[in-house]
Amino acid sequence: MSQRPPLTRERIIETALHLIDGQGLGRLTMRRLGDALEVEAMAIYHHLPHGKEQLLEQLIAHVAAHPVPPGAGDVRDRLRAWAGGYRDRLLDHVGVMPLIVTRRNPGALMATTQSVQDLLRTAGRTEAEAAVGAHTLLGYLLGVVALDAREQAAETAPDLDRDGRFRAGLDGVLAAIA
Amino acid sequence: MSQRPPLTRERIIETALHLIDGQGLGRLTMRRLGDALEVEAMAIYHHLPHGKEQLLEQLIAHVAAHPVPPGAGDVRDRLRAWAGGYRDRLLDHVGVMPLIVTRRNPGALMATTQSVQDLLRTAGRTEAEAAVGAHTLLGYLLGVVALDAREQAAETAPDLDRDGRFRAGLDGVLAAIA
DNA sequence: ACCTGAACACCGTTCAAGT
DNA sequence: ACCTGAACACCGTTCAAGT
Repeated sequence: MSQRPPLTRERIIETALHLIDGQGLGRLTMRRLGDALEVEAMAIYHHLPHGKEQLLEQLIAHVAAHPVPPGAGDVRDRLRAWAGGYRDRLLDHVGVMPLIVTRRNPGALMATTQSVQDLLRTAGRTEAEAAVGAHTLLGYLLGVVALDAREQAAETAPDLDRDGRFRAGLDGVLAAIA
Repeated sequence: MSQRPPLTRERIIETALHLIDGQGLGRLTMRRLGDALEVEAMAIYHHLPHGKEQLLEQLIAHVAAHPVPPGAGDVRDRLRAWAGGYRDRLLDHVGVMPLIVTRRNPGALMATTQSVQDLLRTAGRTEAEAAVGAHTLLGYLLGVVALDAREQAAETAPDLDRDGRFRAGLDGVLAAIA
C-alpha cells in the first residue's frame, strides 16, 4: 500500500509546475492536478481557498521571484552571473512565461526588479539611473526568454548559439547600465 | 431593422481584439465573441475552421507583426521611431501579451525580428552583430512592455515617468547594438 | 455558402456530507 | 481538519439540419 504523502501547498505547487513543464499550461486543470496528486480536485481548495487564481499566483511567485543575492565584487560580474541563473530558471519553466506577463501577482517580478535597482544604487548610480538600469535589464531578460522560447518552438536554425547570443546581448545591456 | 454587417475574418479579429482590450483575455470566449458579433458562436467556425486556436494565432499576428518600414536616414533614429511605435501598439493591446509569449504562431514575432536584423545588416553590421542586435532590441521591447503592464496593474508610484524611462533604456540598448 | 440548435465532453467552483 | 461526491454554470467543438 503506497501511502500518499500529505497534501500540502508546496506539493501542490511543485506538482502543478511539473505538469506545466511536461504538458504545457493549457493542460493544467484542477481535475488533472488532483489526479497527479492522487486526490479529488476539490481537496486542493482546502489548501488554496481561492482556487486556480491563487494557484497561478503561487506559480508566478515560485518562478519569477529571483532577487540578486547579497555579496561583494564587481557589479557587472555579479549581475552577469545572476542574470544567467535567472534566464536558466525561466527557460526551465517556459510554460509559466504567459502567466508572468499577465496582470496577476505583480509583486513577484517587481521585488526582483527592486533588488537589481538596489544593487545599482549601492554601486553608486543615481536613483534615476538605477531605476532605468534595473528596468532595462529585467526587460531584456524577460523578452529574450520569450523570443528564445518561440525560436525553439519554430525549430529554425537548430545550430544557432542561443547562449552565446544571450551573453553578447547581455554584455551590451550591462555596458549601458552599470 | 439594423442590418448586421457580413461576418468576415477581419470583423471577427477586430471584435475579438476589442473584447480583449475591454475585458481581458480571460473573458474572450467563442460564445461571448458570437454575442458581440450578433451571431451564434458556431458561425465563427465557418470563417475560422480551426476554431479558437486559429483565432488566437490571428490576434498574435495582428498585434506582434510590426516590421521596420523601408526608408533612409540614421539607423538609430529609424530604430528609435519604430520601437516607440511598436511599444505603443503593444501597450494598446496588453491583453494579448500573454499570447505573444506563448509558443503559438512563432512566425509573427520572428518576421519582425528579421526586419530589424536586415536593417542592421544593411547598415554595415556583420551577420552575427545584426542577429545579436535584433534579438537584444526585440527582447528589450517585449520585456519592458510586460513590466510596464504589471506596474500599471500594481498602481505603485503613479507619478512615474514610464515613457522617459523607456526612452532612456532604449538609448542604452541602441548605443550597444547600432 | 452561411448560419443555427442540440448535444458531448470538459472545465472551475459551491455546497452538503462524510471521516 | 481534511477530503469526497454530486451538482451548477460555463466552456470549445462536432454534427446534422435549416435556408
